[in-house]
Amino acid sequence: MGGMTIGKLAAAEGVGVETVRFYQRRGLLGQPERRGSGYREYSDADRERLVFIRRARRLGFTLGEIAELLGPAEAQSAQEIAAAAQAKLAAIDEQVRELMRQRCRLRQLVRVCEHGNGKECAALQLPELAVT
Amino acid sequence: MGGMTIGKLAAAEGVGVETVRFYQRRGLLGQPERRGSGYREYSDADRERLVFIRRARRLGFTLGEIAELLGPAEAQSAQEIAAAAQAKLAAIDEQVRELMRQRCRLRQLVRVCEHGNGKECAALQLPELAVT
DNA sequence: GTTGACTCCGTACCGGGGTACGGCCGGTAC
DNA sequence: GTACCGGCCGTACCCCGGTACGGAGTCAAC
Repeated sequence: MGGMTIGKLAAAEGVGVETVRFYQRRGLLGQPERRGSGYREYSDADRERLVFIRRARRLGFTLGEIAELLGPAEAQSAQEIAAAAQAKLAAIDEQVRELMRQRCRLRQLVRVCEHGNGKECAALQLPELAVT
Repeated sequence: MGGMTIGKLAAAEGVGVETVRFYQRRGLLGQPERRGSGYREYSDADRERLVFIRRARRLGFTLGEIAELLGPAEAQSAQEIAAAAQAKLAAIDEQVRELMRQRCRLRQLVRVCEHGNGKECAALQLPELAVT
């Protein structure tokens, strides 16, 4: 249990060594213990923290948001995490709405291009497509 | 009809002067005429091209894709534009699916955090949430 | 003719999330 | 003892779509 080197930690969580160093620079992972040689030595607590970061990333949180969730006084309460998740949920919904608007305009564009006379499209008119 | 300066063109389409220069560097807008003083002089055709670029951007195309749509031999046919739009549509659908997966996991997280005992969340467990 | 807005150019910077490089040293297996 | 992998460090680079800066020249109004 002397702890693992950066390479073991990175491999264990499926990220690159450089990524771990990067998270450390960003303050997401704290300064680890060091062996006499200067090698980083990671504990299981460090590994848990990395697991949290990766899961939060998959949930769509940015590194900045994750830093807030993690600090300063170690992990926030469940209520705070729930609130952050709610906020993220709202952001995702807005993103989806925007994508649906794009989708709608694209479908119109396809229709115009495919069975129009060809001019509107080729002439770069791309008529100001409404979202319906 | 001598053409407009970069500032007029940019203002007419609601973008910044720097953005027009940037598009030119990227090859999206060709080299414009120049006055004796070196000032760029834009024609209506140039303006149309800028309009196309901005509309395509709003539809979600990247600058690289727009460059392909525009060149090399001026605008592509309506069929080619329709095909590009179809491809973009598919990409958007995939993006939406990914966002819905995130959304689903986030909703689970909120549920766990709000009426769990608080431990799972605060202890950074963020259990491997399934997409349902 | 002077002021103030506009334009020229190259280059650097922003955020987001890493990835890569290069030179040097540590650890280990044979 | 000697390969060779792994780790150390700082720094630079990637994509994307711009945005900003600074010093100089130009244009139009008054």
